[in-house]
Amino acid sequence: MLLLSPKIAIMTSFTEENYLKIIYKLSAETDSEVSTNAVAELTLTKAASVSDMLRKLSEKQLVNYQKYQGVRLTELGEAVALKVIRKHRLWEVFLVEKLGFNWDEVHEIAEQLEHIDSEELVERLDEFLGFPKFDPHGDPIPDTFGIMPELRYQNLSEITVGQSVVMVGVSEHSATFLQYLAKMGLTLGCQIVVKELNDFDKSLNVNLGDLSNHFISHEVAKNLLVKSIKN
Amino acid sequence: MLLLSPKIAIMTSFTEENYLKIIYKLSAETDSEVSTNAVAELTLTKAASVSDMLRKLSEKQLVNYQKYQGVRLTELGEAVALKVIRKHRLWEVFLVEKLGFNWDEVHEIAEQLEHIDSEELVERLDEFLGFPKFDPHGDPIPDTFGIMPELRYQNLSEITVGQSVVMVGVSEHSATFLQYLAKMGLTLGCQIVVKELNDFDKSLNVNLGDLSNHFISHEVAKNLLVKSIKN
DNA sequence: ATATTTTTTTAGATTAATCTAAAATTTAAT
DNA sequence: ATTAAATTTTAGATTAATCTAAAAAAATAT
Repeated sequence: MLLLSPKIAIMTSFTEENYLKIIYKLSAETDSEVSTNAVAELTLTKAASVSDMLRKLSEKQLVNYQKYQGVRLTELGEAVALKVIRKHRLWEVFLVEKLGFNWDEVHEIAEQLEHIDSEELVERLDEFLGFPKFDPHGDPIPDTFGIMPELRYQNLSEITVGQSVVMVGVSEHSATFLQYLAKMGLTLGCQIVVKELNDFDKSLNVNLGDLSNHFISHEVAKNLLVKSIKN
Repeated sequence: MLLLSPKIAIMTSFTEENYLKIIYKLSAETDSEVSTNAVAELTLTKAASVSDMLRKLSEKQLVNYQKYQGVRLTELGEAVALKVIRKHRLWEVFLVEKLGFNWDEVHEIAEQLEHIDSEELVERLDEFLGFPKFDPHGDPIPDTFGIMPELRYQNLSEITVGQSVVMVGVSEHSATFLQYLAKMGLTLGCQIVVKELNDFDKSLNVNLGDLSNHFISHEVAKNLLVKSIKN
């Protein structure tokens, strides 16, 4: 990984930064070239616009891009993406910890704040927040050099029957999903015991800390980040 | 004055907001129509660009503008400008009070943060900061409704010989100026006694709190905001 | 192996914000 | 009251980011 010193400044527009962030996320999921259409879907633009932008990002050495062959971040592009992600997650911590927002209310605001351009600000904010390692959704916060803290969680869908876990985050951040969780009583830090796995659809029956019983679909379980605890 | 409820949302771009803010400041100084050239100077653009933008702002009911006759904010435009100024000054308080920046380092960052769009964020930030009435430069912070707290200061240039004052702010925010003040020992809260007024150039001889004697030009005195104190 | 479908790219337009150069208007000066 | 100077506006171009429609390439299906 490229260790991008705080001093190096690559001028990137708001828009370019969003493309880099999205390419980063898609790459992390698939660990291979990212398709034009996949990027178009997340940037809420058309494939034609994405093609244009990829050519431009490629000229700026931020991505490796061969026509029709998909795109990958260069080390430089990844460093920029990680800086944006670092800012996004630090600001989310600020909004929740200091301003008292709920974790399902902060995404949109952080989408704006992540583009504020000041290395000094980011470092001071990090210190002010006590150098947090994870954001309010349980996502790891890269350090100044872009290094992610060790992941400490699994998906609930990977947990075997009988195990006890604590919920530490989610990997889907839509307000609908977060509100659904809230309604179910699934909050950060809540204890979950997997009671039953239904083979045909991989849905789960679980007990929460309060011993209430719940049904959780595989789709939901895949998006719940949990940490094992000793019984 | 128009009391713009927090609910009303007029979509304004980053650029439009900067124009409105600058027109507001120029109007406050001269209390009459603002000229195209004056706006061009502060926006760092050309007069031709300003003409275009004024026509556009006029269509959006944000300014009253007659060709060749200068521009004035409408009540709506003023409300928007005040919201931007409110955000700018609140963020400056945050940067200085919470993150430990010096007051001469925060302007550029606040220029970015002032455009973050979330009423909820502004109100929570205000509360988090303890509802400050003045920013670190001594400038008043408008409340949610755009109402400015009572001004409590004069310019040092208006102070008569013999009076004692405390420095509460500056009206010029360039780093050069602020660093010049720092070098002179002129900091927020420092006591100033006007000892002598030189008639021909209106320069002042003053004593600071530590009894050191200083020469202050009229130009500098005009930009120092002070509050009278009883001797 | 060819044809069909899907994906991606190119070509040409559009919008916001800017510019330069030229024209129009206002202000100032004789 | 003219003329000269300064200011402001218009006209026409440019750049970044987007779009639609058409063309090109790749993937899939017969």
